[in-house]
Amino acid sequence: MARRMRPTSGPLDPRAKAILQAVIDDYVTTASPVGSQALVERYSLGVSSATVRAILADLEAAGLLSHPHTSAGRVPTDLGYRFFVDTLLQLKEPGANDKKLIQQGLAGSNVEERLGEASKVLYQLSHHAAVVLTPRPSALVVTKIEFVRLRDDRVLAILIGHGGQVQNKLVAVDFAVSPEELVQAANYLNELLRQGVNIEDVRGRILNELDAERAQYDVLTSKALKLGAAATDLSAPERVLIEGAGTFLEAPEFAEDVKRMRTLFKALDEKHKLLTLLDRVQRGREMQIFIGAESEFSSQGDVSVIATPYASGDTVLGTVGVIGPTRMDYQRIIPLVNFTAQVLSKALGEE
Amino acid sequence: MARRMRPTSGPLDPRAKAILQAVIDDYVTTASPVGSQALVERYSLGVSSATVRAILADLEAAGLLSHPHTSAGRVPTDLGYRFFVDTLLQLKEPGANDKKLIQQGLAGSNVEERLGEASKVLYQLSHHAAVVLTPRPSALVVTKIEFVRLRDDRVLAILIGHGGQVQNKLVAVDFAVSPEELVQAANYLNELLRQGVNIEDVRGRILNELDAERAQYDVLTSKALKLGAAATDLSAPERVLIEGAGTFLEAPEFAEDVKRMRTLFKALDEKHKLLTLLDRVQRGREMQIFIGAESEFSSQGDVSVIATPYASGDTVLGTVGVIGPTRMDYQRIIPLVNFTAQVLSKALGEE
DNA sequence: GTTAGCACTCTGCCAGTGAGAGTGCTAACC
DNA sequence: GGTTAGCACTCTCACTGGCAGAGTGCTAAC
Repeated sequence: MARRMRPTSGPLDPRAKAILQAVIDDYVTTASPVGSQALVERYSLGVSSATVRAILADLEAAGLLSHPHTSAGRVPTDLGYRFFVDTLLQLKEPGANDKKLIQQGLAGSNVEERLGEASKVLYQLSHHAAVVLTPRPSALVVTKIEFVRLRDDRVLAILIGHGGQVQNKLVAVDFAVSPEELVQAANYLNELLRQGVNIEDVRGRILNELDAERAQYDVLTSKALKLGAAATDLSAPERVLIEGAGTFLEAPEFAEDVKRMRTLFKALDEKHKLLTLLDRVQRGREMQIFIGAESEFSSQGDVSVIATPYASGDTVLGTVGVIGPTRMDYQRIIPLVNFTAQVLSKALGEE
Repeated sequence: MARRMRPTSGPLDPRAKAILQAVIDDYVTTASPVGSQALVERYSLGVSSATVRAILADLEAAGLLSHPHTSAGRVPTDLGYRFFVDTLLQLKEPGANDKKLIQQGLAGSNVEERLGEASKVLYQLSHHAAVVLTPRPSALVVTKIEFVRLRDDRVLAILIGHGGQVQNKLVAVDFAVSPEELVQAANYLNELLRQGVNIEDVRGRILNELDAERAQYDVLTSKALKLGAAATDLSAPERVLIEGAGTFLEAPEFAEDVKRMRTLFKALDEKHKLLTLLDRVQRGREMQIFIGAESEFSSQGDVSVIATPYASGDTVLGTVGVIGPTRMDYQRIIPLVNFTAQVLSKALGEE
């Protein structure tokens, strides 16, 4: 019997939008439910609290706000944030200082370092936990293979790829290799991957060659191929770096609820949920924002993830992002993540 | 006027020791102060609670136990744990299953991976946070240098060391290098570090040569030395890997005290305190146990750190350990850390 | 459509209370 | 002389009822 009930998906009039925005603004900073009174006091809305109350009731009916209990103020729902992010968001470009810090922060001298630095700087600037999905080793586009002999039957394989990426692997072989054979094996394999393909494909080719009869007769070729097969057998998965998980303790809604905190940290420690989520972003090839229960990451639906891929040239390597309470300053964090990914991509792409 | 007051440092009679051990055992499992009644019930001490009370009072006078408040049971002090660890400890060897898990867990195919796995397996078996101090890049004992040309003025330097350790660095040079020059430069530099010295020393030699007049006249030598100088200019510091920090939330003494939790996580996120602590262990070249306030890590003195160095052959590379609440099962964790370090060292040393 | 007014509800906080746990002391016991 | 039972004492913790405050939703007037 609501006077002005509107369809859930219907458009919102500008005043309702303004009030939704105000509720979110207020809740993001104060972390406590916001009432009609507080809204008219803090924001010059030009109407009385009773009117605001009516609109709040509408917004609640539309599923954008909710009520912890009868006599509490309103809190945005996941849907409310979603609507906000999709239609009301006014991005705040990172300040010149933040930009400088990001650029300086990513000055590391190799890929691994830079990824670590990206997570660190993102954590420090966002004041939320930062996450980085590292490149999948087996997706490396190999441009060169090197072998270093450690012992008669023990060889260190070094795979070099685009953007200064390097993978190394200890290979135990069941035959003796001389230094000269190693050099020739490397030459032979490098010939095989002239135009640069990823490790998995290289491996495919090598295994093919190995099957071909030719290899049966030529000991040297056989050794080279066996070495190549072992070197490209990278089972190591991509990893997730997490920096600054402790920031969740600064958010009262977590700090006050031990149980919630515990399940969150368990999820962070186990990482695989986060990994599949970030992997999805990587495949999607563009920024994605998961609000609350939208990601299956948190069953409680109280954390949001903002993540975007980074690349070297045209190849997407991984994902960088921020994970924090649903109550998060999206307007500030989104551009921050974006800019970090850009700088990171540039740093990785220019070599 | 205590009947049987003893000097703080004096020896404890066997019964007092047994009771101290019982208090610690009980407190470690229950996390709540333990009273005289509970002791006689749970441990067959053969005396009444009144006698136990008298002994508890003695132990408290000696500084080994303390009293949260008048009507609470006893809790071990840092000194109490210390005494326990130093004189009462009966190490419990890891079970066959745990040993197997550690050995299987460290099967990674390069150094980085193995360190990550070491922290993971230690976290999973100890149910506390695991820490690993990675090798300091600049301490790497280089056995070989390789260069890969990425662009005219951009070179990827790869430094290979003992135990399959690899460092790579992107080098921007202010002169053009041809592929042939790169090969020659690598040969020249590899000649320079024949018998294997660490990066810092290599760098010293290179800079020396660069000063010598010879380099002034020979362009090739000069380029090689400049490349070498740039490649060995590793400013990257050792890092600390932390796995399973969320386990602190399982300990009631932390979960119930948000403030304590917060300062702990802040310290873990910042890492440098932990880094200096672990570095100290590395220099000490043997296992060290820091109980509560003994480490400057936690100002509250509520966490303990058990850490031990790992090595490749004779060279200590870093540290591996566990960090958890002071109330920790030392008898089980100490051998676990030890065994992990042993397996890790073996894995890193055998190549 | 907007607003003032009002009854209603729910939380958070406070003080008070009683049960329970554990101590330390004393006096009796072996 | 060490050991023990008994007891008074202290402190915490959980529970209670009451009260102030915040915020809502409804209604009637503007």
